[in-house]
Amino acid sequence: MTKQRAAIIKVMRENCGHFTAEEIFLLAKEEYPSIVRATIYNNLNGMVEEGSIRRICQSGHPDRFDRNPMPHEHIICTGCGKVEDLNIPGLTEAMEDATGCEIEDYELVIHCKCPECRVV
Amino acid sequence: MTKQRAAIIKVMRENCGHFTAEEIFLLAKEEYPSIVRATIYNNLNGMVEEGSIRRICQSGHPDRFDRNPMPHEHIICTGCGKVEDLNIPGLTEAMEDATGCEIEDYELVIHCKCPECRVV
DNA sequence: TAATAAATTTAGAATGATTCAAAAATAAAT
DNA sequence: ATTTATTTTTGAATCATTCTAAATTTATTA
Repeated sequence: MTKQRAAIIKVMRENCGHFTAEEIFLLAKEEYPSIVRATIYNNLNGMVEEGSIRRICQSGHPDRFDRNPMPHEHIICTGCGKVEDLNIPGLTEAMEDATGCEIEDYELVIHCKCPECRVV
Repeated sequence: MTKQRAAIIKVMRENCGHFTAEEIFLLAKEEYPSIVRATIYNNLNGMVEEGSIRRICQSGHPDRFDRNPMPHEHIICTGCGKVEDLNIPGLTEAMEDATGCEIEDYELVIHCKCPECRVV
C-alpha cells in the first residue's frame, strides 16, 4: 500500500460515481501533488483485474471506472450525458437462458433520458 | 455514391460478421487498391450516424462495426475472442420497466464461452 | 536494524486508433 | 459544359493509454 494508491482509493471513496482516469488524476493530485498519470492507470488496471472496481467503455470517450465491482447496468442520459447505475432483476437468468451457458461477465449500457432530462 | 463507398459496402455484404475498420480497410483495398484509411472511417462513421450499421466498442480493442443495424446483443467468447450476435426476447420491455422511460438505444455485451470453446 | 529483494512510481517517449485540415479529385446539379 | 457540392487523399495531429528504464519505496529476511 503506497501513499499514491491510498490517495486514489480515498478519491474514489469520497466522490460518488463513474470516474475517468483523468478525473481521478486531478482529484488525486490534490491529495498527493506529485502523482503521475501512469500511476493512476497502473492502479486502476490492477483494481479492475482483481475485481475491486469495473471499467465502463464508451466509444469515442475515455474509459470510466466504477466503484461498484458487481456486474450491473448503466444508463447514459442522451440529454446530459450523465452515467447512472441501474439494476434489472432477472437479467442474468435471461442471458443464461438465451446463451445456454454460464455468464462470466457482461456490460449493458442503456441510452435514454434521465429523470431530469425527461420532457414528458 | 463513390467507387470507394461501393467497395466498402460490397466488403461488408460479402463478409459476415463484425469488422474492425482495419479489417474493412484491408478487404476494401482488394477491391479498390488506392483506398485510404480516412475514407474507411468517413464512410463507417456516416453509416453509423444514418443508422445503417452499428458500432461495437470493447475497451482496449479497436471499435467493431456490425452490419446488423437493429439493436441486439453480442457475445464475446472468453476463449477465442469471437463476437457473435444474440437475441434476448423481452429485454427491451425489462429495460423499460426498470428505467420507466423509452429506450433510445442500448448495448449489451456478454462474456462467456462460445459453443466451440465450452468444456462441459 | 541493516541488507536485500520485490514491487511501485516516475519521467518521458512510444503506440495505435482515430480525427483533422487543406488540397485534389470526383460526383451531382444547373 | 460549368459550376457547385461532396468525397477522397495526404499527412500531420490528437488523445487515451501503454511502455521502458531508472529511481524510489515498501516488504522481507538476516
